[in-house]
Amino acid sequence: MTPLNDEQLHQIRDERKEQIIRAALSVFARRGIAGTKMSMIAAEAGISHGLFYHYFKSKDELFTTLVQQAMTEALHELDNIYAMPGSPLQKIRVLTEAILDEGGKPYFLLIYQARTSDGVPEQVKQLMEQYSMNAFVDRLLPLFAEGQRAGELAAGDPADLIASYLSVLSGLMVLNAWDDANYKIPQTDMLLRLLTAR
Amino acid sequence: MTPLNDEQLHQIRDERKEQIIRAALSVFARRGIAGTKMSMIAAEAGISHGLFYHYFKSKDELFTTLVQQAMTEALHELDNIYAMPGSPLQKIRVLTEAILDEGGKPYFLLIYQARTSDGVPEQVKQLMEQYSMNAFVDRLLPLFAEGQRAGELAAGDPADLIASYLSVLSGLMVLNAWDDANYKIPQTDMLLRLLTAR
Amino acid sequence: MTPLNDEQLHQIRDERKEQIIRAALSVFARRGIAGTKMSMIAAEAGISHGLFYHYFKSKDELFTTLVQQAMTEALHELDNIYAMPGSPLQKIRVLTEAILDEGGKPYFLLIYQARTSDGVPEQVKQLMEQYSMNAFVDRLLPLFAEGQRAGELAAGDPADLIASYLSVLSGLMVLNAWDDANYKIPQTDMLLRLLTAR
Amino acid sequence: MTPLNDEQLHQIRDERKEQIIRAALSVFARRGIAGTKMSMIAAEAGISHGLFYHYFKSKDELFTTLVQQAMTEALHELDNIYAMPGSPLQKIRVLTEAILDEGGKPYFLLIYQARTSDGVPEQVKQLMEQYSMNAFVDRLLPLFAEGQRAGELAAGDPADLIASYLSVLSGLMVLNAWDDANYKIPQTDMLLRLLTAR
DNA sequence: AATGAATGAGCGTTCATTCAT
DNA sequence: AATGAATGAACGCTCATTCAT
Repeated sequence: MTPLNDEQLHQIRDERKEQIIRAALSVFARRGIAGTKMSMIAAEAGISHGLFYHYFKSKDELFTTLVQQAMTEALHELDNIYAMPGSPLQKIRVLTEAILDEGGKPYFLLIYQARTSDGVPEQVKQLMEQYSMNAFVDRLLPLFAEGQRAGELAAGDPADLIASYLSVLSGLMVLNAWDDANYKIPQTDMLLRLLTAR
Repeated sequence: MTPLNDEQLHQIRDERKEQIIRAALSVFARRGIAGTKMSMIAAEAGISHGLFYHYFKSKDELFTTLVQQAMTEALHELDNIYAMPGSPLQKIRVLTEAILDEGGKPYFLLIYQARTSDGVPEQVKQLMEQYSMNAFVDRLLPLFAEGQRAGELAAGDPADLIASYLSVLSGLMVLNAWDDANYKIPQTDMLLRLLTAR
Repeated sequence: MTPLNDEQLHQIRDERKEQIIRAALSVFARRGIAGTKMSMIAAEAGISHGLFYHYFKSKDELFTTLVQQAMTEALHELDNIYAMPGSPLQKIRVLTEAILDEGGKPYFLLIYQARTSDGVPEQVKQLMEQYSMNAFVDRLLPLFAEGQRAGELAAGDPADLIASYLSVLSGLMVLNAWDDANYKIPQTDMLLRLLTAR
Repeated sequence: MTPLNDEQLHQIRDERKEQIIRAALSVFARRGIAGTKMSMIAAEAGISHGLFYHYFKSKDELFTTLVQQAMTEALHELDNIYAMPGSPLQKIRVLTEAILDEGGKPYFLLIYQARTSDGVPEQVKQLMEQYSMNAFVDRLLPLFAEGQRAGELAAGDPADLIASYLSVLSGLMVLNAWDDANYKIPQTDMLLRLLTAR
């Protein structure tokens, strides 16, 4: 009866969905929700705009879903840092590179968009209030505290140190999103100087 | 019913124009050209949206004008730094604070918007190609070179150092535009560590 | 894997067609052509929306076909009344009940939709001009005239009487289509009072 | 300062609003909310579709507003009947004519649309549950009871009598909305026979 | 025959811009 | 100069229809 069997259909659906998600993520991350037109997502995914709506209910719904995913992913990313080998400073180096890595993770960018864009869905606003930057800072507190005890990191309130560092990385990430030759992402060594005392 | 004389009329025109420019600058800087609605500019300037068109041909034209002004202003700002008293590092500190200063200078922000926003007028695109970041770097080269000679700044290609530093500042500026409690602008002392050798 | 012979195939086709027609008729009758989505017909018929187009060229074409059928059926229905036993009034009672009977004949409803809906195909519009209400009135003229002669029906122009009565029935049918508790279909006895003189 | 004074502006606004309301009412009443396209309202009101949104927030909002008004108006209309001179039957005659009167009151029609259309806003659905047909029946109960006592009206449950009569009128009204020559609204005398005993 | 993925015309709504006053 | 009424291009989304399998 069924001309394409269930498995094939499922596969097509999953691929398309993944394809659209990738496209949307990359566009949303760079341009925010208001700056992203459905035609951009459709073009990036190589589909007609109509097809989008076979897979997702609306632009807002997809954006919300992606932000939720991004939140989880980003926090996981932070947690994972503890499993890495090396000293606290070495771990921070890895984290730094992960965040700034070109194609790396648009998740952090999407979170920036969710925090600052106009016209974000109500649900996203709530999510952003729920998961303030503190959630991120808290995850890194043990690592930075350890680094301070080891004398690898500058002294002072570790929460401030983390928040400042993450802000610098976020800012660079935002610029980096446009891979505009006008902006130069500093070398990791240079960035780590922000954290290390004289 | 004394009609206003030409001079008075001129003055009114100029004041209104200035008023609109200030309003538009502050909105454009934060939201980019696509994210800015004419109603926002009108509201911020305290005029009707219709009146806007007595003073400017279009949103695009005003944006273009503002970007041109911003380019000039920003470059002047850099030049002015040389007139300040103090060591190179002290001058850089002043510059840093000027750029990050809250209400300070939306010019730098506007340039960021001009570089990255959607829907920027063609003329602005050309302007951005013409005045690449190099224009900024070049202005600061003597200052940084002097700082390096004085041993105040880290060694290495000064152009890279400048570009990296400006990028960090730009990134922070962008975050700062939203005065979101989630982002913390680092203390100037901390930022200067980026530039100073161990 | 015995292939089905031609006759079996034909039978399947005919059954499917009938199934779709029944589904479409019930939905079109209630919602009109514009208010009916292809997905409704497909769901009601228990088929995929794609299959519909193996049997009919378009929604418009099916609607047109159905209206044509409905015209014929409805007129036959009126003719059949003559074969019923009983006095003219008794025959009219039967007709009344047939028209208002819940699941009874959506044909009359479909004709209402064809007369009043938006977006009816051109061909249907022509059909409606061709078969005006007069066609219906004419069929009933002998019956009503007989009823008047028998003193069962009120005096006056029988054509007017018929047109009025059919209009009342049509109106009730339209309300009835929504089986909304808010509307109450009068008892047949009550309706017949419309036709009987004091 | 103001080129058109407040009064003039107010007048223009009020006229336009009234003009749009009239247009929308007439279209909504005939075609329901889903069958009404914004272009129809705009065309009927003789304005551009864009202008509509200077006066009303959305199609749904206007529909809802109109239904609310219609509810109030319709119930008032029923109440007013008591102030009329004459016997109960004479009052019912007036009411009948008011409801069926051609350009008369599209309010009753709009209520029909609100009850039966697809895609009515949630608020309207609630309104319709709140004000069931009973609200209408209740208003007429004293009148009909009096008519029965006076022997002018047929015996039986007066609530049923009213509901049936209103349903007949509603049905006719719906047909009448299309002023299609195919449907003939019966004379009031004829309709009143529904209510009068032999 | 049958499915559902895919397309694109069209609708509701927003917003930059024009124009009568 | 100043206002806000008015217009229409463009966007998000729905749905009839087509097509690969």
